[in-house]
Amino acid sequence: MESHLSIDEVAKRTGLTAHTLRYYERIGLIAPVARAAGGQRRYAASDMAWIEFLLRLRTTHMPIGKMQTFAKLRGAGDRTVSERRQMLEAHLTDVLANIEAMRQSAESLRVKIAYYRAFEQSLASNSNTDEGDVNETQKSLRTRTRKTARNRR
Amino acid sequence: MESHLSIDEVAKRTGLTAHTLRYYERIGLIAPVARAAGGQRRYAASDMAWIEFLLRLRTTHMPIGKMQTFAKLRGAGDRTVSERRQMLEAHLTDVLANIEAMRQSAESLRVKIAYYRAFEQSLASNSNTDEGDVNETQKSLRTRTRKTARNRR
DNA sequence: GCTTGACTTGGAGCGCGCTCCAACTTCTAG
DNA sequence: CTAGAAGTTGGAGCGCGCTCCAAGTCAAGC
Repeated sequence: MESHLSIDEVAKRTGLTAHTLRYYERIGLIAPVARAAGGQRRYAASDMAWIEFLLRLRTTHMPIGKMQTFAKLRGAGDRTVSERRQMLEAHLTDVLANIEAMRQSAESLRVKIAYYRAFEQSLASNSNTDEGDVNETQKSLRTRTRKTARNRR
Repeated sequence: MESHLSIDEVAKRTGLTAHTLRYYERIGLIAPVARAAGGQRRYAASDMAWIEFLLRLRTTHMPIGKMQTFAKLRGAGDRTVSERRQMLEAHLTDVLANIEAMRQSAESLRVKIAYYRAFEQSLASNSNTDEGDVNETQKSLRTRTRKTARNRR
């Protein structure tokens, strides 16, 4: 484990800011990084691998709270492997549902774009200069993914 | 256009809360809704269609600010159709990239889960009761999608 | 008429995920 | 040795997207 990368180097490579890297360490997402003589952080290859993993969790919208839970389990050693696997499996299920919801919505957007394009064509041919708006009347999808489908009161 | 649905009905149907529906109207995402005698909102079918469209934008992570811009354009009538189409096209491009990034990260998670599972197997066969952690050493992906890849200073 | 409950408004508050500031120390180049 | 860049910490601040509170109005059933 060669500890060599400065925080700015890591920032450059990961796309995170140095601020965010320190923040992640502060809140326990990243375990305390090795320090050079003067107290400056030196990131090892294993740190980089872990950060990249965190970024994959982030890309898939895992909230920081869950990442913290996961990081804590990891810090507790091998006996938490099964629990970690279960967390990832649950997360993966969410992610796949999410991807599917986005895919469907993207398809709707594509349809709407096509509709707009057709409308622009018809505007171009007969110069229909007065009112009468393009209405958002497409078939009612029921696409919910964010946590908003809660039971209030 | 039959104006009949109460705010709670719409909440139930869309998965939004009544709070959020009023909020969206306040900030101009939804145009002022028709009112019954006592000032209570009565949502028309066209309102529902628009809300469902907004939900698709939300599902695909369009920020509220952009939705506001879009809603404003829509309110300005047919002459903004082309601009709206361009907005949607740009958004769709982002969405597709996003989906792809999530898909890739999901795949990485799948691999990691398999790795954990294998590890659990090996733990089960030879009772390896001491330390030595599973390290997050998988190939370095460069998966960035959120806006974090900025140029600081 | 009275109660219950759903609705109204304006504005305050909140959780998340950073983002930055102040004040200071350390490293590097010339 | 010195200047300037880059690093450090604790803590404050911020933008987003809601979420809720207070205080009041309105509608329907008994």
